[in-house]
Parts: sequence; C-alpha cells; structure tokens
Amino acid sequence: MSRATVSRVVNGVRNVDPRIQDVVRRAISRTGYTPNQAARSLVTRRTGAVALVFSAVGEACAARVFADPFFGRVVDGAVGFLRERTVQPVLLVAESEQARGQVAQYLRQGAADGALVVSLDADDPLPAMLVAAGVPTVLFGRPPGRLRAGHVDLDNAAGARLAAGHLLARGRRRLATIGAPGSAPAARDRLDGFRSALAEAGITDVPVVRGRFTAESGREAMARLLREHPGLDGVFAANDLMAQGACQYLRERGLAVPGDIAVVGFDDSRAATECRPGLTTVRQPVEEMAAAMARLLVEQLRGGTGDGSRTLFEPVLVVRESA
Amino acid sequence: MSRATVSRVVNGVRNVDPRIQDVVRRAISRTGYTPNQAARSLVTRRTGAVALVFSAVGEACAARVFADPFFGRVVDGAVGFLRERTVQPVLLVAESEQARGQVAQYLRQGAADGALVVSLDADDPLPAMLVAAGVPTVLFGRPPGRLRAGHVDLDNAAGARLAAGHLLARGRRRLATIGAPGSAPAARDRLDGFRSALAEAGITDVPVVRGRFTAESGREAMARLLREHPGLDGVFAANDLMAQGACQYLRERGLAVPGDIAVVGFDDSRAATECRPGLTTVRQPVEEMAAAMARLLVEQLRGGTGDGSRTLFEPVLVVRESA
DNA sequence: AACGTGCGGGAGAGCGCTCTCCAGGAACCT
DNA sequence: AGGTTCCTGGAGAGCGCTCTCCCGCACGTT
Repeated sequence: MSRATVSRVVNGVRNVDPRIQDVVRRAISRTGYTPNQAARSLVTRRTGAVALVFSAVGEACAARVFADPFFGRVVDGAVGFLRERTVQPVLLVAESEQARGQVAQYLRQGAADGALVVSLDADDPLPAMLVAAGVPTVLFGRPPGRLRAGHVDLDNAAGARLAAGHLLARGRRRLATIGAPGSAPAARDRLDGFRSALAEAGITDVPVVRGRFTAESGREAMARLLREHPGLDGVFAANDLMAQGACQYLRERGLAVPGDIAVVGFDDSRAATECRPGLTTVRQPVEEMAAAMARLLVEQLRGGTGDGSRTLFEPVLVVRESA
Repeated sequence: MSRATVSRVVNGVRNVDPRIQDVVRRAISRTGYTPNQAARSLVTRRTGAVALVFSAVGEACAARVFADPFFGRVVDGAVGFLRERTVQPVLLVAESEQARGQVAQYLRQGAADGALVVSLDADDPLPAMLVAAGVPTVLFGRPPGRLRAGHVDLDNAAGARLAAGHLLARGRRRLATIGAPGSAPAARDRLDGFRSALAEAGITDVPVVRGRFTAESGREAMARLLREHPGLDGVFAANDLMAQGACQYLRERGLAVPGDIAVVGFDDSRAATECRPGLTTVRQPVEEMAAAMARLLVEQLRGGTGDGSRTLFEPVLVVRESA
C-alpha cells in the first residue's frame, strides 16, 4: 500500500474504498501511528494551531496578568470557539522585551497559523512586529497608531457615558473617577467618555486618579480621592477590580456604598458579583469578543484576505447594589 | 553559496570564515529571511518549545482555572526558567474531555519537545496519556496511580502539621478544617497531615467540610462549619483562597479573626497578603517548584533519560495576623 | 619536494508527509 | 465490440532544512 493512500485515509480526502480504509485504520490503531506534524506543515504550510498572545508592557510577571479575571474570560471565549473548529489554541505570554522578541520569532517561523493578541498598552510593539512579519493577526482593542489589523473592540466611551448617566440619574453630582494608565486606549476612552457626559450635564471639574487595573491600586486611588476630595458622592472606576478595591476601602472607613458614595465599575467580571455590595457596572462581553476575534482570524485564514476588518460591541449597564 | 554554509552560520555550528558569516548575516537581515520551523524540526526532531499544560477535570471553563493565583505563579516560575534557556513556553488548557484529547494529540504529533503538566485531580487521564504516547512529561504533584513520571512535589502533610502545630501553640483546641475535593492528592495529604497532628495531641474529632479551592466555596464551608459547630476557635483551610472566603464570612458575621476564630491558610499566595487580616499560612514555593519542573524536563530532554526523577520541597509556616 | 594535517566549504541524501499526475479497471454509452 | 468516462490506487516529486561525507587548500613537517 502506498503512503499516498494512507494519507488520503487520514485526511479524509477523495474517495477511498471502504475496505481499504478499514485496513488502514486498523493498521494505524494497531501500530499507534501518529502523523508527524512538522512534516505535514512543511508541505501544507499550516499547523492547525492559533496563538493567543498576552502581551504586557512594563509588567514584570505573568502572575499579574493572570490575576485579572479579564484574561480568563478571554481564554474561555477564544478557546471555546477554536475547539469547536478543531483548531488548537496555544497561549503565549510576552511578559518582557526579551519575551516579546522570542514570541515574535516563534510566530514568524510559522509555529502557528495566526495570532490573537491581547495587549493593554498602545505602546506595545508586538502587534506591529507580527503584522510586519506577515503573521495573520487580530487584536483585542483598536490597533495602535496607523496599524492595519483585524480587531474587536468595545465602544468604551459609550460605556463610560452609561456609567455617568446612571450616577447622575441617582442624583450624584460630586463625582470622581479612578482611571488607568494613559497608555491603555480603552482606559483613555472610558475617561474621555465619562468626562464628556458629565460636561454635558454641566460638571466640568472631575477629579481623576490613575490606578493599575488591580484591586490594590483601586484601594489606594480611593484613599487618595477621599483625602483630596472629601465631599464625593459617586465614583466611576475603569474596571471592576479597582471598583472592588475602592468598595473595600470605603467599607473599612465606615462609609456606606451606595449610601454615602455610589460606585460604578467596568467589565461585569466575576469581581462584580463577588463584591459586597454587588457592583453596578458596565458590561463588556469579553467572552463573546474573544470568540469574535477567533472568528475573524479563522475567516482571514480561510479567505486569504480580510485583514483590517473589525467587530464593534456595545456596552450595557448592569445595575446591582453599589450605585 | 550553499545552503549548508548558511545553515552553519544560522546555527552557529563549526567554524565558518568570519567574512562569509558577515555576508550571510547581512543577506539574512536584508531579505528578512526566517528559517522554517517545520522543516527544521522535521530533521532535528526538536521544536525548541515546551508545553505547560493546565488540566482540569470537571471544570467547565478556563476562567475558573485562571482565577486561582496559583496558576499565575506556576506560569511565572516555569516561563522564567525556560526563557533564560531560550526554550519557548507554550500554554495549553485542557478544560474538557474533548480538549484533553486534542491536547494529547497535539503533543503526540510533536508540537512540543515535552510537557509540564499541572493537574489537580488524581483521576485526570492526561498524564498517563502523555507518558504512554512517549511525550517527555513532568508533573506538578505526585503522579496518579503507578505512573512513572518525573515530578515536583511539596510535603503537603508536613505543611498541614505545621498549621496544626501553630493553632495548638496558640491554645486553640476546637479545630475544624476546610478541605478540598478528595480527588486532589495534595488536598488529601493536607487533610491527613492535619488530622494526624491533632490526633497526636489527643484531638480526634475534627469536623471537615470540603470546598472547591475557591473563595466562594470557602465562605460556604465556613458558614456551614459555624452552623454545625458553633464552638470553634480555629480553622485550617486547604488553600488561601478558601481561607480568604472564610475570613470574609467571619468578619461579616461580626466574629474577630483571630480573636474569636484563628484561621490558617495554605500556599502563601497573593490572596494571603490581600486578606484582612493578613493570613497566617503555609508557604508553598510555587514559582520555585514550577522552575524545578522545567529544570527536570530540560534535563530529561538533554540527557535522554531521567524520567521518574523528582524534587521534593519543604513547606514553611508564615505567621501573619490571622492566627 | 613530498607528505601529512586540519580547516573551511560544497554536494547530496533524506527527514515524513502531501499532492499532482498517471495508469489501470469497471461501468456505461453508442 | 469499441470508446468514453469515472473511480481508485500508485509513483514520485518536492516542501526547507540539517548533517554527513568528501574535497581542496593552506600550512607545517620530514
């Protein structure tokens, strides 16, 4: 029997006599034969795998990255979608400059058919490196600079407006916000959206303290806000983790949420429901967005073109107890 | 110029005339040439990558897995070690039966040179599948059944004894423990160690409630313990997340920690320091253990043999405020 | 001057697979 | 009965690299 026939059976391509198929399959299971992926991709120029890259500029360790429930949700969404299509998801972490180089090299060599990149930072050079290397790439969030790449995004400004509107509707007027590093486009949009919505209501002086997307930084930010602006009655945090930290701090200081200060978060992550009181927040459908990324990439891989296409999601306000 | 010479330059093997090296390198950077990994591994039978597999039996989603700080620490330890040796760490999640099959297949095909497997469950078939497929494998925790595989472990029983000793030394006598699924060998050892240490002190009746390694399950377990055994004055939880949940519940119920009830956790994870009060806990050096796994695997890959070797770590008690 | 020695480079096989091309046979039509 | 078509299986090239073998040359030795 020739290799060609075996190959046809394994790949289920063209008609092969059922009896012969049976013989081949039996031989395969008897000998425990497994096709060599390297040889296969050498000729097909496909690996059947897609990389899910988490890139973090300035974060020393991967633990920090995984600490945010956000990442687990991304993994869930992307992995779920890819599994159904029997493409193997492969997670890569680019936690340092050196790591980014290694990851880019790895992908350029063709270790995966494409990359889903989650990077919080607009200064991150990785997306541009991958696009330049010809790796099919889809990003979470809008591409930095003038980079042309498929991506999935949330209307962050609209989400922040939702939060602002809700706080105003609850009669809060002395508002502040806990932002995030200015290098994160999403965080910037949230800040801009919040400010502009308040400006339309005639509130122009909005204190801002920047956190680092962690609960701990939320605590610190809240402490500082309270110190510098004692009269606050409402706070919008750029993510749930920071909102959770803020709530903790307020409770420890004996302040009631939302009685004394209303708190609105962003993401609708696990942290929002675990928080006491339950966090009123702006829902970002992370799982669906990640699945959409995967879809975009798979289509690009199939169709050959289609880079630069994007999917935009709309945020929804989820009202719980905190505001 | 022949391909052989270029290959020699790229791989830095044998002496090549510096001038020729220079010419080759210049040509490479000018044309943006990148060697094809598939072709390379076809002949070398190496990929230069190592898989870090997170396997979870019965967990529906990856988000749950990543929610535990434990996993971030494993990633940190393993990735840090591997990067220095320029081997590419690749994370794989085996979140379902189907996923396990796909992951096993992927590795059997030679997508990575070996696997570091983190599985909390003794019933998990993945380690045995990989070993049977001839994939060099190193496990976190002792191998299930009679499987022969390299692994790294902590003396969990000794850790639990440390916790028991500390609670006893603090004068606590009415003790209970928040355990974890019996299918997790580490959790079982912790339970056994705790019980045997108390038995030596003449305490034989120790209430046990099982959690699921999450803060939420810790809350529930604590609630139940308190309901069924109102006189408790000390609790040992099988990990910090559950201890954190227990502390939260106690505080909400108006009970002082450690005043009314002392709490000891396990892991010394981020949760331990973020908890209020700071958690007294048994330190498990997860990062070092993960690095040791990577070391074991790399040695096995180099040396050819050495499967079945293991590294055992000793736990240390870290005293903070909670006990 | 003849010979050994070692270093730097080329030729060419072959890793394990896929895929195109082709041949042979069965079935169907004229 | 001959021709046409379809179906199935085999032969063989070639994917892009590494690595062994070999050759030529410069240098040092006898």
